[in-house]
Amino acid sequence: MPIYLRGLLFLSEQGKQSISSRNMANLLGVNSWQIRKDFSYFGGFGTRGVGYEVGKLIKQINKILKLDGVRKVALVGVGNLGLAILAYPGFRMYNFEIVAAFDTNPKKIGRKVSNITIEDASDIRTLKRRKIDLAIIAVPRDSAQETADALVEADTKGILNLAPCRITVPKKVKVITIDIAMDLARLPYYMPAS
Amino acid sequence: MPIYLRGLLFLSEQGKQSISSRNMANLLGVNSWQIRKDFSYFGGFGTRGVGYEVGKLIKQINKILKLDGVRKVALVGVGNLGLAILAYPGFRMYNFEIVAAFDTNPKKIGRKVSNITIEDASDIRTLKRRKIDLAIIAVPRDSAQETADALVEADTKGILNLAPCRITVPKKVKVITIDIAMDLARLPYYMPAS
DNA sequence: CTATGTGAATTTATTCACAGCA
DNA sequence: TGCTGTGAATAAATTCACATAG
Repeated sequence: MPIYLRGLLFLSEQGKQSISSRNMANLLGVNSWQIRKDFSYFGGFGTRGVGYEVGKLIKQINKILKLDGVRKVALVGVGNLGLAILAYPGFRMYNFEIVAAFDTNPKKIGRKVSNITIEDASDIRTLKRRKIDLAIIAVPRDSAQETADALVEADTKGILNLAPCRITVPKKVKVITIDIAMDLARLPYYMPAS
Repeated sequence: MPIYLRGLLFLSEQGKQSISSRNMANLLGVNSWQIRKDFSYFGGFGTRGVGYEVGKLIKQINKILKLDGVRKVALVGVGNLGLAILAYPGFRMYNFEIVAAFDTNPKKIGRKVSNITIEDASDIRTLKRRKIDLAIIAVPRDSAQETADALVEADTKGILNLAPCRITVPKKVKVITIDIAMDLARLPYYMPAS
């Protein structure tokens, strides 16, 4: 569903009012019946003979993905990658707002980056009373698990882990790990012998 | 397979010589029979009653994923994310070496970052004769497709696209797209009502 | 006795074809 | 006539159980 949402937000930006599953399919590079099946799974959103209304569909998917209403996000680790994330404007379209940043480096703590004051990582526990239950881990691999532990302690419910390793958390906490180098390592397999 | 490789490289780093599918399973958070099935698909790599030899298995998977031998990689887009990628040491373990960087910003062209001199994006075509057929796109969304076109023109065979959109390329070119914001958007769905 | 490798059973996902509604 | 929504057919992946090798 997130990929459909991204496409629909793009169409909305372009001023498109409605779209058929076929047109959407070749925009996103998937099959039209896949789109229809996926949408019908959550209940029919389209109009037969016409297609899907872009604005309406965005609202529906936002509700399904629980993206209606602004969500506050914390960032842990303000290295190169952390800085890139703080500067990146692309979270807004999903109603995310990065409202806190943590690091262990004393030279960074207290400094202001992209309107956010970097806090001491030992203050991660304050996230609980600040009602921030979503976090991005952008620390080195060997600190990732302890960071995750601190976040779990602070009642974080969802973690986007950008460190190149698995992190272990209670199963009530959802983790998605992105490992850019590992994903790059998947490419050569599909490439001709050279 | 890449996730197995990552785990095995970690074990190797820890000095482990051999491991059973069961132990590897709970290290990686998967099932032991899944691991055995996956390995047996490419031919049996283990020893019954003992397990898998870490070093040997790494070699095998490297061969399967065509990661044996250093691969040169080009980066296009030296913004915040591009800088993070240039500074990131994690590509080495898969034998990747970032050897070129491009940008369109005249202020950046010619500057040296992480031992790499930033070149003009219009020189992407030189990648062909420099035998660089793997690239990372880290440009803004609206430049992603034209960047991809230039890379295809330069005979690039694999692209890791970090821009938040689909890019269209000939089917002989393999693309993997990573959209961090979109992945973050998948988390709330799994989180309790709040 | 331990841990791999693999056929068979089960579940899940994909693809198709078309009925049904605007 | 056009496009959605969906049951049925097909394909793929997962899970299991156990024979087999060290």
